Amino acid sequence: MKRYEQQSLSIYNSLSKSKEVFTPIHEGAVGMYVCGPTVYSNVHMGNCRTFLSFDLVFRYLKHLGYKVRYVRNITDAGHLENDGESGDDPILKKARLEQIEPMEVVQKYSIDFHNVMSQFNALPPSIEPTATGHIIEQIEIVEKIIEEGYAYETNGSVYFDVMKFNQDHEYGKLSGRKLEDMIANTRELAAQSDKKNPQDFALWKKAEPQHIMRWPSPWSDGFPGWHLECTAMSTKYLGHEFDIHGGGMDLKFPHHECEIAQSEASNKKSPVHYWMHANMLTLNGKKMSKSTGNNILPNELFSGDNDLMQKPFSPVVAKFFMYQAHYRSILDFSQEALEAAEKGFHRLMDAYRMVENLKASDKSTVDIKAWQQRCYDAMNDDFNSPILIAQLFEAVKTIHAVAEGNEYLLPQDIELLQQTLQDFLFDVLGLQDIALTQEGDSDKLTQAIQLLIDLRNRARANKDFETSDRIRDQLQEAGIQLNDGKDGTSFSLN
RNA sequence: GGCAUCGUGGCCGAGUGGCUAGGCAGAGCUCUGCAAAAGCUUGUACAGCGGUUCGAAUCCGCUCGAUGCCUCCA
Repeated sequence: MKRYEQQSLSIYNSLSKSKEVFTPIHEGAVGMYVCGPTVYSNVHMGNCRTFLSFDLVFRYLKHLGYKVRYVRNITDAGHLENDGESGDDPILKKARLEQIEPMEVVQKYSIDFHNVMSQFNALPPSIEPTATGHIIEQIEIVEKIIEEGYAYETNGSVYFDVMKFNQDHEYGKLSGRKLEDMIANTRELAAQSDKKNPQDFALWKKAEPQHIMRWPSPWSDGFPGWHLECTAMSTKYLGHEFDIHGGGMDLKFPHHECEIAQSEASNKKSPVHYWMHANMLTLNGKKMSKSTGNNILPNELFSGDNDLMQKPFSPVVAKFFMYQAHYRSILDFSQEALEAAEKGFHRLMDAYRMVENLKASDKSTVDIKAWQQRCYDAMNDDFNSPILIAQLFEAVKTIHAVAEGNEYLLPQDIELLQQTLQDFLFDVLGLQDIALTQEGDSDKLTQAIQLLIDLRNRARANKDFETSDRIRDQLQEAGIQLNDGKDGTSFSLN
């Protein structure tokens, strides 16, 4: 029996603005598409939050036993600034700036992106298609939309006819906008070119002579519009209708709105059953952004080499910090909040490590099964990771209480406790135990410290506190914390 | 200007018509040769003003404030 048959998952659907019970189109299988990065610069922490939010979704769906096909694209062409009117492709711009080929830009930042994701212990998607690899598919969709009468060609470029589409469909239903309002609020720009209406968006753009990234098409040598790639790649790998489409909140309009319009125009179907939007990570109360420079890069955070934090934070701590907030809430990034998360994370991991040494009893005074279900309930409620983490801290209390002899657990309950912690900490949240990963070749160090601990305890027994305190304080200075407990002395690395 | 979202204790953050998460910090205690570390205990907060209700932080209205989108951004 699969776990999903025992659990009832609800997902907040941005389209209906409400939580809905999750029922996949095909039983036991889930198709999920997430808008990936445009690879013209290093991903910042804000970008990472979105991808980590959907890593959690991916991991939980898998944990529930679903067969998940997770598609996350790489935008390596077609993403235009200023709606393509006078704007540049940011990749091209960067290539000119760095005096390298556009594809070198793409390669460089794709590698960076993958490195960062793997440092965060995020699972790779099932398929990671690129826009440039799907030009033919995109051209086919443009042709279909033209056939259906929802697009027109001007001077080698093709635009989506939003007005026409809105007569038969509803443009703006995802973002809650009405076309009339949009038109009323349009500030007329001078020389508004080839479009019939400012609301129309490009499906295909004719390339200017200096534009290197270009492909042949029935209309011109050019390149596809940004919104088109996601329609092409999602429907190619997941079908005309699929379960989940995710992305950052800032993509709701126009990007996702346009995706819906393109799909409905070409396939006559609303493509997505559950639209999910992850909220922004802010810095100093403002959205992190590539263009404004209000951001912090993962490597700057991990190394401590930045002006914002006084110390480095590991990827796992940053991730834990982000999961302490719900993915649909705005979260502000600050030194203080990260430090709090770091301490809490260590406490959680310390308790987890204690479980295997717990002594079993012939009775249980804590209902572990009920606690386990509370963990599932948290995740079932629209992936509520903060509640899940709160539940994990409840387990920390239980573990201490059992260790102290104030509560008791049967052997099978200890096993269930350990298994559940393992499931949620590592499989679902995708956290890693820093202490364990740090060990590696530190056996020699461990033995050396153990020797010092022995010497110190001998000195203490002889009431030679000068020696014992010297050992303790020197180790402390070296970043090695001695912990005097009931059952002797242990140490931890700071 | 339009469309949204949000405003929770010292800080970060869940929740949401009555049972009032969790983390961090603070305070007290335990342990300890003294410490540190750790553990335990402890906090009735929900922007303001009205309204609905037996009862609202939670629903409705208004005011104030913040943010996002409307132009590239996860």
